[in-house]
Amino acid sequence: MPPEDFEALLQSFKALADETRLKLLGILAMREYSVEELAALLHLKAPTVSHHLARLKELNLVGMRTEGTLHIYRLNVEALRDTSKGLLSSEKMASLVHDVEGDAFERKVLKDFFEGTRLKEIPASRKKRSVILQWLAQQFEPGVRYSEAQVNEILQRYHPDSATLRREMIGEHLLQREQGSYWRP
Amino acid sequence: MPPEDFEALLQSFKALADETRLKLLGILAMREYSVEELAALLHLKAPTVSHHLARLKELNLVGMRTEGTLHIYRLNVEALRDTSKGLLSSEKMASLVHDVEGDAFERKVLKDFFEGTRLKEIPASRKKRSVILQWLAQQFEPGVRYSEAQVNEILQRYHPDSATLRREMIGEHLLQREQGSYWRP
DNA sequence: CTTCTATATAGATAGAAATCTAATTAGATA
DNA sequence: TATCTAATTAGATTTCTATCTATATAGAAG
Repeated sequence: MPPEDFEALLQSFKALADETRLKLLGILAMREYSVEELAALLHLKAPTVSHHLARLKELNLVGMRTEGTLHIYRLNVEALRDTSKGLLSSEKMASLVHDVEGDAFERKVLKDFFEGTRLKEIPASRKKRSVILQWLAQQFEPGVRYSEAQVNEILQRYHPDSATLRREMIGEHLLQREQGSYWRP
Repeated sequence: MPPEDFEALLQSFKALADETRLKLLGILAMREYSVEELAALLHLKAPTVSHHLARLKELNLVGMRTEGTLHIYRLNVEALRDTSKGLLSSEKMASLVHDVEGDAFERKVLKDFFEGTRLKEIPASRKKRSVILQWLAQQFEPGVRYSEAQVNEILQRYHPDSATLRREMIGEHLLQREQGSYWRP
């Protein structure tokens, strides 16, 4: 759930989203190799391979042992299995929504009362209703003046009872009214 | 196994290896949204969001319906689940080794005797068996000491007859034993 | 100690990809 | 029909990253 998770997930995908690194994993699935051997197999220079191996090692997807001056890399099978399992579990999915604005309560209310783009109902609780009204307020451009008909039309995209919604929004000063025209302050 | 698979796998990872696209999936996990709404939530311009949605749609990770001129996107939960399951299955791993040169005999033996991650059988020919045993040896971290139970557990991931495999590995000095604990030299 | 070899690190470059603005398409409205 | 809005497409810009060359480190060999 925490933002670290999001970052870790993103880094995992980035590590795997590269042709060379995927090939490295495939090659190392056969057996262990030194950096030079890998470079030869991939037709790349040693520093390039070294760089990729370092990235895979950060995530613990490969391990390394030294033999004299040789650095011999191998696949870390368990880590790879764990990674692949955990990549897109549904718990992770929930965690993806983190630094999108809004707090947890707000998100929950929106989730509960919206069915697609339509409001299932207007919440009875003042606190929840307030969340919905604030969300609706965002559908109006600040500074623009709307006729009552326009306000109704916008609100009706979300719920048939635009009159109630409009009245409540005025009550919470989310919309203001003067001479029959409305605007968002 | 074919190269198309490799390419598809790479494309899947690339699609998911982007902060904005991951956030989109997270947001859409809550409920469906129009392009404009998503752009507002992410503080991005509509064309940018449109571009990312198109990429996710290519992989069928999101779906879209139109409502007037609005294009309303939603998460394709099943596709996401399938994708996450299939991303790093061991059958895929085996397929990663495709256009890499290297010891042809060794590759052929591994290809012939592995079915996904499981050994179809233990080769009768000494030479082929040796290739398999060496591959299995790579599954052990050098220097780490394993109990017999741990050794069996690891070997049984690949073949039920862990006892034979363990004995043969000792015989080829791929594993060593002392006082009931095993290690890879 | 010097030299050679295998890796790693630093810095430069080039190619890919994300984002933006501007122009285009398609549906809704007057 | 003309106009407005939402979305996409095209093209330009900028940011990131894979790769290279050159340099530094660390162990092996003379």
